[in-house]
Amino acid sequence: MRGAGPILPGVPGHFYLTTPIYYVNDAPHIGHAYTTVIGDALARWHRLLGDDVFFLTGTDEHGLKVQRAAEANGVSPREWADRTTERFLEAWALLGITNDDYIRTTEPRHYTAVQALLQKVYENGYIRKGVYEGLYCVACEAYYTEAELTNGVDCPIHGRPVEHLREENWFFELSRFTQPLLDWYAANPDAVRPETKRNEALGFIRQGLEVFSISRTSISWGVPIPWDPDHVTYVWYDALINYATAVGYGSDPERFEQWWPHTHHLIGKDILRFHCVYWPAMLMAAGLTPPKQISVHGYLLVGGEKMSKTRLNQIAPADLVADFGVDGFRYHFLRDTPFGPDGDFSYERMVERFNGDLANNLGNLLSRVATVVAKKCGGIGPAPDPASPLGAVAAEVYEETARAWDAVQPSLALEATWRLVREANAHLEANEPWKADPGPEVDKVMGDALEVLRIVAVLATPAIPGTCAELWHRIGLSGSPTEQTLPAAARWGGYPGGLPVEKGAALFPRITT
RNA sequence: CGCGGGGUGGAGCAGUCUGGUAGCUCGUCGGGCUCAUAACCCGAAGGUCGCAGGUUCAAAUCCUGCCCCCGCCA
Repeated sequence: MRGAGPILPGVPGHFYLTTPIYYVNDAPHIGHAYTTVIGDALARWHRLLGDDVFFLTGTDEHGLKVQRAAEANGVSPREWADRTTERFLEAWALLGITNDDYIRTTEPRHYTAVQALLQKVYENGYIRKGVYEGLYCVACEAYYTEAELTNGVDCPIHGRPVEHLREENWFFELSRFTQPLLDWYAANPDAVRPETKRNEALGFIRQGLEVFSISRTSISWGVPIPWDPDHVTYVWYDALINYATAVGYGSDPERFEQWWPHTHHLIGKDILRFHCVYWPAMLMAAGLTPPKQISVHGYLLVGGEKMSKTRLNQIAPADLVADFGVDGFRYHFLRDTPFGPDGDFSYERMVERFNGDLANNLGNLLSRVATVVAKKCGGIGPAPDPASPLGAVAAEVYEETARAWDAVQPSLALEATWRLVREANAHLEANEPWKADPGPEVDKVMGDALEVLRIVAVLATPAIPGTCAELWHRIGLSGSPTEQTLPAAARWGGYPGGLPVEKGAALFPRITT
């Protein structure tokens, strides 16, 4: 991403964007969809800017929880992972996600990358053998802290006493990166955004960092440690490396060099520590540069509570798509949940947003414009007035929209874009073309409205791609808004006129409950 | 205890870093329009910006203390 400040339009560059890889322990819900839709919208925005975009998502398939979920369902870990991964793929297909690659941590290419990176860190002297000591539940095959235990002695799951265990493990010397990380944060003030999240990461680092165990002998579902194959890599250490795997780490150095300096991670605050502390340190230890930017959002709550299996408050994307359509779904999560703080999902608010912004403002604008063009312009859309007051508004709207996407603030970007829709409705009201006789004055006003629709179709494409393509055709344009390049496509006067305008069915039929 | 986040008209948010008419969407009330998906447009009411001090000509914004809510501590 480019930094804050004035937008330098059209500077082409590489943009490597990642979502977290989702843990296959869980089925996809709107929390996963929230992050992924933001990623998709960002990727689409950068494609409009003419950037070379590589957008990655995928699944995290190792670790104890997966192994256990598989056992509980009587299948192998791989089968379990295959099954859940399929559900993620279906969800992303449903939501129109345009990822360029999909990584699974169980793929051979990932094993190659993980082992290459581990070997490098090992050779650089940041991995040492040590002893892990703790309170261990044999049934769980997991360590607990005293605070987690029932009455301080029993496993919270099995209710049986835990035992004190020592095992030899490989440790990553995170402790040696306290200062390098602080230096990195100081040198890259925009690396972690928004600022509140950056503070959180910094606060954690300032407390001082400790070594942490990166290998396990108790389970087999993972990537073997290359120099000690009796151990498998701790799931988090393995998972983070996916970002490097996907652009060729350990297999295609040239490709890796091309993309790595432009890495942008999109994550939720639950994994802030791994991405903003451990991961940059791991990369430094391997002699690589930390990511260029990490954007951290809050939780998507339901009824003010975290989504969880036990609370049974998880919502599947497909349930909402059935009611609101793909674009209605995407728009709500992009527009109604500011990026950064926690957001609370509400069906009522989703209906309000859909009816207000999509049906009443944008959809209805096309509707009324199409009717007046049919009645007063013979159904042929006229060209806009080059001197229209809406031209200046469009320029401001583009600047604000671009700035907001650049700052990874989709809600602000859409708010800015919608200002143009509102102004177009007001402009019609001020000129009342439906009262006037056909002629140049009416043509100007209708051309202005069509030009607004054209520009909005481009600017809103990252959020609601399907509808924007449809809108594009309704006003007689050929091709697709996704083929446009910004900022040129947002410049006032692009609608050529002389094109047939089709009213068609409502773009967003109002939802009545 | 520690760390981090939050407390702004009825609802949801912005503004706080870079003090100086408190902004946006929704809702409410009044008016207009009747081209449009009972949609659209204009206007109005409604806030001592959690509390108490302090700095300042001036504080939602800076400083101090306190209260309440939430999250993290693999």
